[in-house]
Amino acid sequence: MSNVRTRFCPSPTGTPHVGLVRTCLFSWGYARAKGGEFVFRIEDTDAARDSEESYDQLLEALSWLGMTWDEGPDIGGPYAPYRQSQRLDVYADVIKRLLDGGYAYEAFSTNDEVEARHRAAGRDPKLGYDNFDRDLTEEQKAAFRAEGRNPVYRMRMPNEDITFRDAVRGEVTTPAGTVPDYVIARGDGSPLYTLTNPVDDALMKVNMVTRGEDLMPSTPRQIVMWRALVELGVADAEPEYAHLPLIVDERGKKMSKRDPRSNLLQYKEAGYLPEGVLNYVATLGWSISGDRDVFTVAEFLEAFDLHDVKSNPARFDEKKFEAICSDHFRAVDTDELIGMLVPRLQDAGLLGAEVTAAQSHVLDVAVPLVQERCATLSQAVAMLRFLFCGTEVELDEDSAKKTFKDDAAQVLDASIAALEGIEWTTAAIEEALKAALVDGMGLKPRKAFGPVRVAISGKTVSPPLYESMELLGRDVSLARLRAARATL
RNA sequence: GCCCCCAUCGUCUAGCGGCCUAGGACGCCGCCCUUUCAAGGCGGUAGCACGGGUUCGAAUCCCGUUGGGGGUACCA
Repeated sequence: MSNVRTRFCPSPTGTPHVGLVRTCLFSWGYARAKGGEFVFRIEDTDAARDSEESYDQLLEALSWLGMTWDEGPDIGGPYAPYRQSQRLDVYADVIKRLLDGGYAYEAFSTNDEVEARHRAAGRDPKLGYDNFDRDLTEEQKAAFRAEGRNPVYRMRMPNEDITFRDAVRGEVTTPAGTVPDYVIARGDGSPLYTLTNPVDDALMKVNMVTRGEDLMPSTPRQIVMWRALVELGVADAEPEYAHLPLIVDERGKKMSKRDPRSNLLQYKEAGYLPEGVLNYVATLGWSISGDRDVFTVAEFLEAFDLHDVKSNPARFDEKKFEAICSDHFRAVDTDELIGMLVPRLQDAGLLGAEVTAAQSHVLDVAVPLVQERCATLSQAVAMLRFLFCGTEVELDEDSAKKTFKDDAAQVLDASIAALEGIEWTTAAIEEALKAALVDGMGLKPRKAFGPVRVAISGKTVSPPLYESMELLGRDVSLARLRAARATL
């Protein structure tokens, strides 16, 4: 078997979305798992929709996720350039050869004319192109040109069933006559995806074509193009295909690029870890084994095979996504996590440019505590906030309302009194508070520590209370308790 | 309309003719642990769309039905 070559070839339109990323992941993963090569190519043949901003976002997303390519627009390679807008001469040459070889022809019909002909013949007007211009004489063509018409170029579809092999679906056959002759270049001569995609795959020696299931109906066209390219000596051999199942929403429809959940960069901003995102996305259509669905990128790269991908659509499930990301979040080395957290704490104004030894100590103690309580960096920042904001902590309104009632005032008074003289360690704080509130006031722990927790952390949900108080120190802790008491 | 694809718990999946009384995970519901929230432990809930074949034997193979999805551009 020859060396595997896969590619990822997005059009730079809009923001990178999960479907795109999954396609890239499977392409990349297959190349890496098989020891092959992975090509990154930009398909910017639609000037009206393509943008440089979108290209930058693509690069940002892929580099965040850690997917690397062996050849691409940024690093070049043996088949450069890797941007289709820079390969126009290549396509012009191929078009000429397709025309000369009789594989393609000039077509002058407008859509209205095609429809009118269908109607006149009693056929469904929406049938599509009717192959009318296939055998125009030179005189007819000249007449159209005299009218000022520019022809499009169409590929001649053979009158036979077309079958291709698909890594995820097996053999797929399209009956003869169901795919009309299709356009490969516009009236102004500019090439379309139908031409550029297979041509570049052929030229770049891609032998495994991964793409979304939504592109499957157009595969017979690609096959016909490939066969022509092989005959013309442009391509070596038809590639294998892998049509990946769609990622759908809760309604079962293809997840829209406009669906807020599909925008990948939002996960980067929210501080999800790339390893978790890749893990979850990989479970959409593939599984590493029957009894496990959390794995590292290295494990994925070890085990992945396109031939094991399932053929049915997968729903994007936020709960499961969150759960898998949490697992990865907890699995990160704590020091590494601190390294990722510091810039975010600085951005939030909670840490200065220089992290002091005291702050560093707080991080060392507190990060392991919050690590198992959240799934993202921004959640962790929110949970660490109260440790870095001095005496003044912002009291969450709902939390205060829920806990600052009944005998909350007495609880806080008793806490302040109990804490004043003691040694300031987690154990001593626990002992003092339990003695004062649980034993002294006869309160249930839940009732007893609620007001204290909110006074200290600002919220009902926080890292463990005594540990937090030790970290904050006696002065800050007591100041917060007094401040909360004063609001009652 | 026509063409293509798909069909296992609510969701993601394991299963590739007998290891299936269908396994795991998420979710959900209990219980335990417990200073909140998590995490962890234990238990529970719930599925092979339907109908025909083939076979000694079918979730697994074939056909049909139904249901869902995708495509039908001088977008990709």
